[in-house]
Amino acid sequence: MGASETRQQIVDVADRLFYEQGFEATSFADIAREVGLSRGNFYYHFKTKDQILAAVIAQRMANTRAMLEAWEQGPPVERIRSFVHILIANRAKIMAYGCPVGTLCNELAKLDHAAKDDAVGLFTLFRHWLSRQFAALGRETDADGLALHVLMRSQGVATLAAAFRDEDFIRSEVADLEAWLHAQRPSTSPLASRQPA
Amino acid sequence: MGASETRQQIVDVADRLFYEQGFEATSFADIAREVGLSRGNFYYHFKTKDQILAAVIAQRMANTRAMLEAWEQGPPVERIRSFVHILIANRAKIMAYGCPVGTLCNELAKLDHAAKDDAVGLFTLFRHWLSRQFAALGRETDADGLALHVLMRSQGVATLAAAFRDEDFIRSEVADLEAWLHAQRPSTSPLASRQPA
DNA sequence: GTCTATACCTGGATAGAC
DNA sequence: GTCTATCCAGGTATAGAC
Repeated sequence: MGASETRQQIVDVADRLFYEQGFEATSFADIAREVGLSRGNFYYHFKTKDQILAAVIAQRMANTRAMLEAWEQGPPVERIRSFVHILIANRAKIMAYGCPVGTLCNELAKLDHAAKDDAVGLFTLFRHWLSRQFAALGRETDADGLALHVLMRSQGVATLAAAFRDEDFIRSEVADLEAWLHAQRPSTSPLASRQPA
Repeated sequence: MGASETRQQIVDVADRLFYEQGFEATSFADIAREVGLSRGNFYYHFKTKDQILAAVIAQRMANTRAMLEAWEQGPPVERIRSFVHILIANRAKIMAYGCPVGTLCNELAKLDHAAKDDAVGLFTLFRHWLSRQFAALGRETDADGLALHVLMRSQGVATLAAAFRDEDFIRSEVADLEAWLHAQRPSTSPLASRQPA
């Protein structure tokens, strides 16, 4: 197998294990075992664990960008609905491990890890994309606040869904968020207008 | 110094460090250093790290119960407002380390730790308390769903506030949540009715 | 590019002197 | 109740043979 394929396999396995077990709790041995590599060979591809983390975050950024781009069709409300429905599409993993972005940011913040701001970049990607959709909806003045509001709710749902392992709760809150979304129209502003970050 | 005082000191320091650094990232040496104990002596008080975690969770449960009890005055809306305002009162720590309950549950879930359900018990405490307040408000039929909704929002706000280190965001969302709260009156039900856990 | 072997460190946990 | 000394497992990282 070529080096680039092995590297890709390492990143894919690390991505999954960092999500399921956390970054710190995942050892080189864990990743090497699942990829089928010796621990020694591992270092041919990545010199440090932080390099793997950087590669994982970069891959998530690229995948997220591609996903958001693929949603760029239909009316803005439908695009935002696509985002909200991640909660239902990924409910099994969310109930087991929470949100991949939120939990990673939490962990890296506590570790005071150098890459913590890079992880927040994943949130920023969603934030700006949602903001653009709300602007397209005619809510230019408070688009960023509305974007943060949707992001906030998705984070809260993911955290509680994981704690209580409650699928009905996810569906109930997604329905409530959709109702809120459809009530959003230009000229009514439930949130104070905010500047984008 | 007596053994019980030393033990109490250990639990207090562990409580703080588990919050600030995470459970796994906090070592015996970290706790011992801050308390001013040798590592060996440490084991006189706690045999395993899991015992310390259990003591920390038990203390948080007791403190939370006491706090919720102290709020049992004034009209129900004011009681719920007390809960929401934790976000503002603790904003500095929340922006640095997130919510103590949510981040602990996240970490223990990923570690598949034996105490993960005990940590969720902290959420359950808030959930039932909030549920009782909504019932007192006259919303018996959907009290639990409303309680989860408030809990969900507080979690989402804590996660995003930590990621973006944004105090204005906290204030904005707290104001929005208060507006939502004051709009809650019997006989209008924005969320489907749910059974308590 | 892949392997084995190994150095080095940290962290959890124990034994036993004082 | 407190200490020092120590053990052991596991994790990161390196060297070097193939």
